[in-house]
Amino acid sequence: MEVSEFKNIVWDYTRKIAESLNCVFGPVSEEYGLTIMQTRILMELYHFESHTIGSLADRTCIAGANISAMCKKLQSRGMVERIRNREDERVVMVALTGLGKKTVLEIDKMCNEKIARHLENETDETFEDIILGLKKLNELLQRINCTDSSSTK
Amino acid sequence: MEVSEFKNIVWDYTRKIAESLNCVFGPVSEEYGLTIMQTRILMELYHFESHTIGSLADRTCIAGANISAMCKKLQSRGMVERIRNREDERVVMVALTGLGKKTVLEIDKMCNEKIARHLENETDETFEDIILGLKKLNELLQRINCTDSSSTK
DNA sequence: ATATAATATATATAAAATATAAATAATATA
DNA sequence: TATATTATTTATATTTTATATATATTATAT
Repeated sequence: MEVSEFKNIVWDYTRKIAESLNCVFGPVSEEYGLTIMQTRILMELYHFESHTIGSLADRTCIAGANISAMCKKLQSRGMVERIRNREDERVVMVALTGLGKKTVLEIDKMCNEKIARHLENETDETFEDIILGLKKLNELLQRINCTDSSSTK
Repeated sequence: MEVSEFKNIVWDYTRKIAESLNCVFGPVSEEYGLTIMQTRILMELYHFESHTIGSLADRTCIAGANISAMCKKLQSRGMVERIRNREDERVVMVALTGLGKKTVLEIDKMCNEKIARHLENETDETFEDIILGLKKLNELLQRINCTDSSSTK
């Protein structure tokens, strides 16, 4: 297969998939007055329990400056707590509040329900194929981007 | 496999992949003073020869209002022509200029070169697995989002 | 111990992307 | 003709993203 063709197919599918996922998560987030990015941060916090501004930035591939601003906004809405680490006071720990956790769970539940009925008739093979493809593509791209020097982080 | 787990894996991989692709296309676009979105529109125009504002909006999943503004900007940079259709004067046709076409080809070439060396050692099986996975995921998500308005477009 | 460097976050600003409402003009339909 | 629909444009607001700079803290070197 030719490089150009492969690249274009991958780019095209990835855009469509990302767009579709936004169509799943977007409306649900909106019901709780959250943007997709805000929901993404909340979900990240839910999965990994504790995060710093820096580790959130790494995980989400968003600049720390922007994570900082988003977390302040989420704090003002009572979704997260920001606690400065006592051992290293440069570090700010971010964690979900009760409201934040409740909200994440509700959003997650709604999204799952939205998806679930469409997955009922799918075989395990489909899921495996999808995840294998994504995994391989991700590995490939990591290799492409990591090898040519660390540019942005 | 559980719905929630599948959803989270897919969302996570898709974000990483989209981010990686931006790291491939972004810097190259930047060298030509273009944003990723602008490059995306130019590439779309290259592949499909002729487009209207509306058809570009459909293809790229960007609101027509925004496509309109982006095309005006691309026009001001001499990358595209905007020609109002004589048969239906509500419609604006958008097409690449010579400069636009030249730019697309150069960007595409640079991206291919950037990628090519990393694909040399990959087997055809890898490409097939990746494309199959993306294809299946896209079909799944289309079904979820298009809901039951299969009769309408 | 003091100066310097590195780290983590915060603040401010600007550009780009995105969403939406309303306006305009052309066309289609009743 | 009157009305509705369609395609685009304009205007506006918000969010995301990328900067550059500032500040405080910690680590390192002399």
